[in-house]
Amino acid sequence: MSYEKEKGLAEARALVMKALAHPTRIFMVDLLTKNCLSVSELTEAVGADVSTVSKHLSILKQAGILVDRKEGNRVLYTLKCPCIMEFVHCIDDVIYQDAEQGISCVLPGARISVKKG
Amino acid sequence: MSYEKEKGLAEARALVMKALAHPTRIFMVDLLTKNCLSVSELTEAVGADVSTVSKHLSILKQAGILVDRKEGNRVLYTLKCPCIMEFVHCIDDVIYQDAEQGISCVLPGARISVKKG
DNA sequence: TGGCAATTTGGCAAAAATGCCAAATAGAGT
DNA sequence: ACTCTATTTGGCATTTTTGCCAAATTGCCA
Repeated sequence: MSYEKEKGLAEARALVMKALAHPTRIFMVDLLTKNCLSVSELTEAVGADVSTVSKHLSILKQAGILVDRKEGNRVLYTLKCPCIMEFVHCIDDVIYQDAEQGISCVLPGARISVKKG
Repeated sequence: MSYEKEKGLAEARALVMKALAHPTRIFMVDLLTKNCLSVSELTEAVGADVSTVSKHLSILKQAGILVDRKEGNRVLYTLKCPCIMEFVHCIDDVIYQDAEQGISCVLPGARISVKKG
């Protein structure tokens, strides 16, 4: 399997990863798992400039992670694929396995399993 | 839930995401799902400078995604948590849902399910 | 010890990401 | 039309990332 052949897929994956590879953006995605929020609500939660938050949201939207809809004056953002946080939790495994060795792919709240076929 | 309080977790998550947020690094992680490979084998597969590949590997190792062991002259890299690719496949959902609407969290080869408790 | 292959590290220039301010745009209500 | 609020966009300085070369390191084997 050559990199040339798989480069397109790798780049597409990296685009989504990059979108999540920022503390503020991860945090916002986490918030949006529970609620549908407007730009100003997210801005207040994050504590950065509105324009900064808006640009973060635009990155997440372009990566296909979020969708937005207008509601009067405001723009509400939602997760496009709610499963995104389950996959963030899989990242948590990587974090926790450093703290406690021997544990892999298991979290207190949720157990991830994969069925083939 | 304030950002101040959750910032640490968000940063830890972003660190792991960042490590995966590069086409070459994602590709190498993918390769390492199937085989345990040395730096030169990975270098040949990727087609970049050895020093570049070595630095990529070091980033993945520091993020807790890979582990390395010496075997004679060479250094072999392995996935620390094999489940990492399942999580990459969840990323694929985000990619594919753009192409074909309505499909979420399901891939041809593997279905991700989450059990609470 | 010397030579050779594999890997890592230092350094640096080019490219990309970040975050603020200021300005532009969009919508609701007067 | 005017104002006010919400959001996005342009611009720009600062920081981070990237990837190559050259040099240092490590381990094998003669």
